[in-house]
Amino acid sequence: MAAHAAKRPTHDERRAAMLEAAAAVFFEHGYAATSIDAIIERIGGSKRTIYNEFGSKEGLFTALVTESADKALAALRVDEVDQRDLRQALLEFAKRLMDVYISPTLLGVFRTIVTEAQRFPDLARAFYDKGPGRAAQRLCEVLEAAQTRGEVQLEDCAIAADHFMGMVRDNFHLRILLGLRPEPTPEAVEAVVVSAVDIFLDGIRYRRPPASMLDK
Amino acid sequence: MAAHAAKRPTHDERRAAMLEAAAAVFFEHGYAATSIDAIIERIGGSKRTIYNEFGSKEGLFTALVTESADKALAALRVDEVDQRDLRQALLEFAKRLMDVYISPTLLGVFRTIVTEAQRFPDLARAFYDKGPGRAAQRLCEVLEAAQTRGEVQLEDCAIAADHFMGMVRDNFHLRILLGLRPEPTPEAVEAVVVSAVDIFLDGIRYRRPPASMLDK
DNA sequence: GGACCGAGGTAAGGTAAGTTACCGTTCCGG
DNA sequence: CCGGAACGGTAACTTACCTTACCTCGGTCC
Repeated sequence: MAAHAAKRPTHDERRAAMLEAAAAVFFEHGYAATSIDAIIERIGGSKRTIYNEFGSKEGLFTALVTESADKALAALRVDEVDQRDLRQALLEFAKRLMDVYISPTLLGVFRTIVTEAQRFPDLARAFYDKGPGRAAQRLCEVLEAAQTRGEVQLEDCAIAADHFMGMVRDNFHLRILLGLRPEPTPEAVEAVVVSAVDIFLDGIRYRRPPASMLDK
Repeated sequence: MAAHAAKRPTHDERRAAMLEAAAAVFFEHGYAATSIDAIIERIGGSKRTIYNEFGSKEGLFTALVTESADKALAALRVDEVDQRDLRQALLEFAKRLMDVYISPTLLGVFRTIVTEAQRFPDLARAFYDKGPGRAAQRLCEVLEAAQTRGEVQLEDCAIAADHFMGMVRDNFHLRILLGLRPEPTPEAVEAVVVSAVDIFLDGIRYRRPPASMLDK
């Protein structure tokens, strides 16, 4: 069996397996309540392997969060949104945002980061900058472009972008985060997204045909 | 009561001190990373006191979260919002919502509950029902009333209420939650609230003035 | 005034978990 | 074919911590 590719898993495979197992346990129980043993139980082998690769529990955790966040947030790259139709752009944007937010991976990252933001402030900062922060910034640019085209009127694009992201996230996301809602169907997600975009664009106030408007 | 004013703290005082110290530690480090010793260090005395009062670490934690949430969420009772002016009602509603969301107590409760929702599902459910859930329901009624008065047009009041709450919460709340923003000034909070209400009512789409009167 | 009683403090039991010392095994270069 | 270096498994070390047995002390009631 000294043959070449018997079944000795390569280094990267082993590392990926470790991270996968770590994700399952860290993201379910949180940092402090997770033991290295619990991770090892899932992939077999020895703690030595983990310590050789990541150095410590903290090292494993930071590597896990960093890589998971990067992977989950990659879908938020919205550099190529179609700028011509603002509503379509917002729908597309909101859809991606929602898909990312409710993905199990990002829910796990989110849950742990919220709690461990004090212990790992760098992780929290990196997560925000690469995720919600970057998305809000990009959305802000989209809104400003629409503003110069005269399609929208708003005072502060950054605040508006934050509002839009919050509206998409919603209590909907909160319920999922708290485990109070089993699994959102794509239809439910779609409904929330459409509704959010429409309210963001036109508001809820009733307007009769252009005869009068209330104050402001 | 013989030695009335000695300095033997009464039972309730002792209990309150325990909960206060528990809040400081639990809400900063999370459930698993908090030790009973760390709580005792803050108030002196012995662990025996805590175990006599709360029975276990879990008992202390559930009591803490329940009472903290009840206290912090009391401000969300919006039974007496002024229904006559929808914009004023929404502003008032959003202001209270924001004040509660950014209060240190609720931030602590929120942080821990998000992580421990799996371990203490009852706490998560109770927190949502008494807080965001109740608020959304009440807001939904307000919107429906406005709907019957013909002031607004919307398809699903419940979804709209969730949107509004999400828009108020915003990335703003997320930044605070992650410790990325030091302390929001009342002016900043006010600005976010006003902006959210205005967008919720009227949207951001530009509408050419109805030729009659728009200057204000 | 003396005896019961409960609250609170001391300290230890027992377990769980992060980390590492030690050793076998496998693979590569000479 | 052989020496060594790196990888990985066993098991122990050490620490932290929840929980509880035991004891002390102050107060209350007869």
